[in-house]
Amino acid sequence: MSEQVTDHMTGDEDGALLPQPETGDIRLVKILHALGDPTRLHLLRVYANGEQCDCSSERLGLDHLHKSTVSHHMRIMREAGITSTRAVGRNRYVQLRRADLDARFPGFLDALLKSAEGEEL
Amino acid sequence: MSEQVTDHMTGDEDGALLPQPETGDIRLVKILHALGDPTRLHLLRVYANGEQCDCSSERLGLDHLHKSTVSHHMRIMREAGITSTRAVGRNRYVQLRRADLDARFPGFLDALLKSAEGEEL
DNA sequence: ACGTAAGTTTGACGTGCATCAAACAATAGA
DNA sequence: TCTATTGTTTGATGCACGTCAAACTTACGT
Repeated sequence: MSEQVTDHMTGDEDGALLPQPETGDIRLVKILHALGDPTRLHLLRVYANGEQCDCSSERLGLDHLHKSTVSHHMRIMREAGITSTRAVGRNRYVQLRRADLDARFPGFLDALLKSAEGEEL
Repeated sequence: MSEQVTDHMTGDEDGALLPQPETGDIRLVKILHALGDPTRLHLLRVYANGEQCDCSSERLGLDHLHKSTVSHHMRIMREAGITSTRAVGRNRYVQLRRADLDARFPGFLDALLKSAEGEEL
């Protein structure tokens, strides 16, 4: 059988990968700088629970922020090497770069997430 | 024999402790913000190798910075809860708050220092 | 007591950042 | 094709930050 185009978005078909640093080019100080902001530390915890579509502010618990501001934070996290974003249609599928971060800084992400668990925004 | 006052500084007599947050009040986002700067991430590694007297720029590998700038970075790290500073005479004895940080965020400091090992400033 | 040395504090300056608003691009749906 | 939706980009604004310079504080040494 040949490939058949599906009607509905499954969320796992490939989409254009937005620009992000190579694993080897991820710099620790840039990660720390990116996460040294309450909003982005919050986003880290959101994406730690799995891939997320829907960048809308309400869904991310950021209803007090303008959508352009959210987009700005997304870009900083992506350019720091923390998240990876696939553009599929009008949606963005964002996920943590767990494997890459573990390869570059073993144990760091786990320790960080565990430390962030009990913290309020 | 009664106590005898020593002529030379031994480095371990008590001095006034500069203001710092309680262990329970240390906030992760503040730590990340403090270390999201090349100079302060460098200082973290310096103090990870043991207590340091002499805040002079040359001794800390910061000869390109003014002494007031170094003092500024010291204060930020101290107020973030990363370092502890005892004032003895004209000197400042700075050390990492290892025990406090481990108690507040178990495993975080170790993972961080290990990640910072291979990084150039 | 006087001068020197170590750090801190304050003020100033330029830059970067978080935020919003508006314009823009691209896609889905009718 | 037209319209609505999703997200990005650009411009503007106010604030925080890194840096230096100068003044100030405190303590050592003679």
